[in-house]
Amino acid sequence: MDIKYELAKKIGSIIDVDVDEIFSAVEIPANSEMGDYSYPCFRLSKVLKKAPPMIALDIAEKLNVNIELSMIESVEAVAGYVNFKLKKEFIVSEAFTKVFVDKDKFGSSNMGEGKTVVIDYSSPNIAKPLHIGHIRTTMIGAAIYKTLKFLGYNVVGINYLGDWGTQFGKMVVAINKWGGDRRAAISGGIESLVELYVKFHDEAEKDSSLEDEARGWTLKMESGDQEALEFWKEICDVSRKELDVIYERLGISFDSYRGESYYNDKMGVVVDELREKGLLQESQGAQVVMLDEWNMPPSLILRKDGGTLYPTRDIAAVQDRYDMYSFHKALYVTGLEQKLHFAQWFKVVELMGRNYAKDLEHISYGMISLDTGKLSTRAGNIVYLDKLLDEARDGALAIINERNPDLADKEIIAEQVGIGAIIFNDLYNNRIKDVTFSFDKILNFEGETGPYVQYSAARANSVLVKAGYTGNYKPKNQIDFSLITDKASVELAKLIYAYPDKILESAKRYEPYIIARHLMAIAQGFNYFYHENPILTADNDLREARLMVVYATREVLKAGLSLLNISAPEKM
RNA sequence: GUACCUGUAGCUCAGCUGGAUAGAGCAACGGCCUUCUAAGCCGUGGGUCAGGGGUUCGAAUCCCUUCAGGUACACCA
Repeated sequence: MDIKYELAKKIGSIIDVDVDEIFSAVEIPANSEMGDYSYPCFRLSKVLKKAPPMIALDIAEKLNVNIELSMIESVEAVAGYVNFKLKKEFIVSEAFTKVFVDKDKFGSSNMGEGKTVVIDYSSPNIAKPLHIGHIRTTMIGAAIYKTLKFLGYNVVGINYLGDWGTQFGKMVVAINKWGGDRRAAISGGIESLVELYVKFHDEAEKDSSLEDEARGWTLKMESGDQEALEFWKEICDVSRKELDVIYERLGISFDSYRGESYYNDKMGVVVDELREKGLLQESQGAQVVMLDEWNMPPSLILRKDGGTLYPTRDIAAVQDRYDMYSFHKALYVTGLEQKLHFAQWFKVVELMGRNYAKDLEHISYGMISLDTGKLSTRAGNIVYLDKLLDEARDGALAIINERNPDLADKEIIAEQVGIGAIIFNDLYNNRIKDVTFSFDKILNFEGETGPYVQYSAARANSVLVKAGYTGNYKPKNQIDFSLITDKASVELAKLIYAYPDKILESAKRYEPYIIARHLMAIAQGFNYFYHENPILTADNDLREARLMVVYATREVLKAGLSLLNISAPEKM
């Protein structure tokens, strides 16, 4: 059914070139006036010793004599290109019928069947609040998660919590000293814990014995002391609850919360194996794996004092994940600044002889900063996630009160729109781009924004409701697609037709923006269509046909937004 | 110092493995609500694709180089 491939075969029957090669050359012209597909003949010119326009003309003539492909409207040679125009009716009926049949599964596939992908994303430190710096890993990871699932992969979302380390010892000291009742201090939540943590640092500058005390607690924790572990567990539980509140607002969840603490007793075997295999060597007192041969600094496995390090834990964790899931791919969604770290321990895993080493991938993204400068908790230059979500919700609510004050469930819709704006903004560009966050930008809901797409879907929905299609959409009679011939509708049909390919591309490149941008294009196409064509007042058959266009658009927008973890309110 | 990332319109960014006059949005200006949601639609202006070489029939796209901004490089995670 793949049109492009059919075309390539056709062309291949005329000229003596490999079909796959033709296939890769066939393109979609930037200017749709030129046609729907186009085959440039420049490369052939050397082999055939003919000028490209002549070759194109020749191919076009032969195809015109004997064109059996029913969907082709015309074949034309223009300046060295062979341009194909598809029949409008073909595209229109093909696109909309497919959506009608597949509904919210349109664009899905079973290509991932039997393959497990584990994605490590979000992974914040316990006992610290989520802030704007966490949004990228969280939303990019969640979008990739959904997209791969949509393509039939078995996906495991892992929140590799930072739930172990020296900060706990400090926290315990602070709670004991200034927190009053321990239970109360801890159940005060992350905010009060952070306050205590900050106080610890202030006080420790004056009194260094506090540091020693904290180290003592950390040591106790590591050696399995009951009281210390109880403290730790309570802090973790409280933090987890608070994290889950935000994750719920963002509409995401994880399959595993196995954090750093889980691997405490699983690093010994890693170190032993590295030593046995002769990979480990001493350097400046530490135990390292040398990577000069690959032009990288050494990977540090053990500290001078014998303590483990980040790579040690990562290596233990990936082995655990492989043992559990036999993954096809293991993805790590973290900032680009960690690139070297991942390259190093991926290499160590490879040197250990793990054949899954080739299946590890670092999905990196650019750095986020504020328009007021770099992120810094200490300098107070930070935006906490819950505050940000509140702010966006309030911004949306203000607009609703202004434009649509009688809307029911305003608060709920404001939450959906505000958060939709934040998520969409984060997923709209190439991952690698650095982003400068500004409230002005995020609170503007016009143009290329999440609310624009949501608005388009809500508009479409509203038309369907007015037409009487409140529940399941079912056209009154057979749709006559030949009635849909106007430019706006046909362009929209083409965009919808292209949607499944965009999902594949997005998954292949781990780039959610491919989907986000295409949804934008569909929304823009829909608004143009909506403006050009009366729907409810059109005559019977035409009305039904246009309602099908509206239905298909709403369905794709809604399902597409859901892949990005953005909700599509029915009204707004 | 070494390595990596980025550099396209005033701003934020698309531009797929090189292909037909470089596209959006924001901002600016001018239109469009007696008709299905104006969070919308239409129009105008705005580009030495950082600079310089090279490869090619053809380069924003590939290679080299310079410049600018960012990041990472041993016992933190």
